[in-house]
Amino acid sequence: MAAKPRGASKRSQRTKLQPVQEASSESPLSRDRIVATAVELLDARGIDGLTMRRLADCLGSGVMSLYWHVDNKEDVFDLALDSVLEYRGSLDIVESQDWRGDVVHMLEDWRARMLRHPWSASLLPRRALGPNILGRLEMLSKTLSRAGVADADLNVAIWSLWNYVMGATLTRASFDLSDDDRAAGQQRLTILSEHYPTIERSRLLLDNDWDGAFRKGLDFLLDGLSPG
Amino acid sequence: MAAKPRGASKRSQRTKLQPVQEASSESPLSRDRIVATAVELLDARGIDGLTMRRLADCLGSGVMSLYWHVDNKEDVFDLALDSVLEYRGSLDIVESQDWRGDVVHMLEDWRARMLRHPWSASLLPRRALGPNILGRLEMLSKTLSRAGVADADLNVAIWSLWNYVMGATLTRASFDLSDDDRAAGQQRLTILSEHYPTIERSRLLLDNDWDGAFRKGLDFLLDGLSPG
DNA sequence: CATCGTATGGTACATCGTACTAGTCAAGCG
DNA sequence: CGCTTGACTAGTACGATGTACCATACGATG
Repeated sequence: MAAKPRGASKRSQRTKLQPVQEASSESPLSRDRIVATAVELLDARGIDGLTMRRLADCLGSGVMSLYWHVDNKEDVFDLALDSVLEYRGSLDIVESQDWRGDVVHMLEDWRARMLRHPWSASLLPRRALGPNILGRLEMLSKTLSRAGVADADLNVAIWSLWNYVMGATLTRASFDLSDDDRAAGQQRLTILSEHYPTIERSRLLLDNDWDGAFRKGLDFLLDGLSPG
Repeated sequence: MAAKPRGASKRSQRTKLQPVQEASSESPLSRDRIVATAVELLDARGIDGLTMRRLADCLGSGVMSLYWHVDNKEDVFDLALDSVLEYRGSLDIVESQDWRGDVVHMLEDWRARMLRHPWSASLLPRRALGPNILGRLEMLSKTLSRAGVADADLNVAIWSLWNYVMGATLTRASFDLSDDDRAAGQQRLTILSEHYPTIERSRLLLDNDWDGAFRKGLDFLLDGLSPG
């Protein structure tokens, strides 16, 4: 795993120019810096815009240098996703009276964070559960339990909320991404409107109040989950 | 768009051997056949296992021949996804008394179809709405409307159910895919169990009754959505 | 000075999607 | 019949990608 100690017969003739501050304030290339830059790149150029070469360019380093800090590209995705889902404050609300408000707040924050980085939604399905996600699940579990949800229903309740948030975020993000296809989609819908009269009448696909719909649907779900 | 009419100076010396039934019963390579084979390949080798070269091999054709019937690889994904979500019978239940049962049945069928082809779940986020999906939404809309859901709540109800199904399917599929990482995941959870006492105690991540949980959560959601 | 762990990067390769080009074959037409 | 055309099938080649392999360079330690 270490470098070959093969003695170099050639003397290095480097003159130690520019000891620090090479060209563009290059920090020594750390795992965190890689992840941060990867997130920037993903934000700017989308999920296909992240290549190892580009990432190295943005960092001002060689491509293969990344592989010292990171296993492979999958690893970069995993780390980028988890870094975006950071969550604090699960322990702050020790004795809140408003469990419902707490749950809604956490889930809305979750959704907001993912929508701020639309690539994260389409990345989620294939990834494992990072610590930040587990932290959120833990907070959910604790809050619901304290709210009186029966132990037998607890896991179902958690997964239901998780499912709802994931689905809502994913849907919203994918509809956002297709801003280019918006015209085509609308056109196709109008063409086919005769086949789908009900959803055409209710303007299901044209309703843009995503935030409101998310909140209202979440309320419905919590109504169903509420004990008693 | 047509072939060059450049006159061939060389005469073809083909002797018309094997007029039909070339080597392995090769049908003339149609769009449908391409999509069907793509689904087979996706089922067998996963989302990264589908390459145009492999697809052509399985079809016994040249790679570039595919591009006559299909725009590009994205197109193959779109078609494969939609072909998996086929849905019939939306019009059959004209006057069912059990609207709730109808909804549950359609959604469970939806989920089951996607789980039968796990790649479809992780493919959904980036795709547009195909006709089969629209058909299902139409059925949902009609049924809920007839069940007495207020017009103002209709879209929210539909999206809530959609979100729930998408999230549940996606989650289930991703947990299934990580069968290899199951050991690592469980180990990591046990290691970190001190940080997540509540979800560890309720064995959230070890609960394997996905079908039951889906059904129960759906019931909760429908409870919340039920008019009155 | 020799050795080694940490860290960096250039080169090279297999594989991918697909543009370009050249074909084959059947039908239509003079 | 020969010639044209258009539907369809392929081979070749190109640029891009992830990353294995190898060669360094440098500070710390012997």
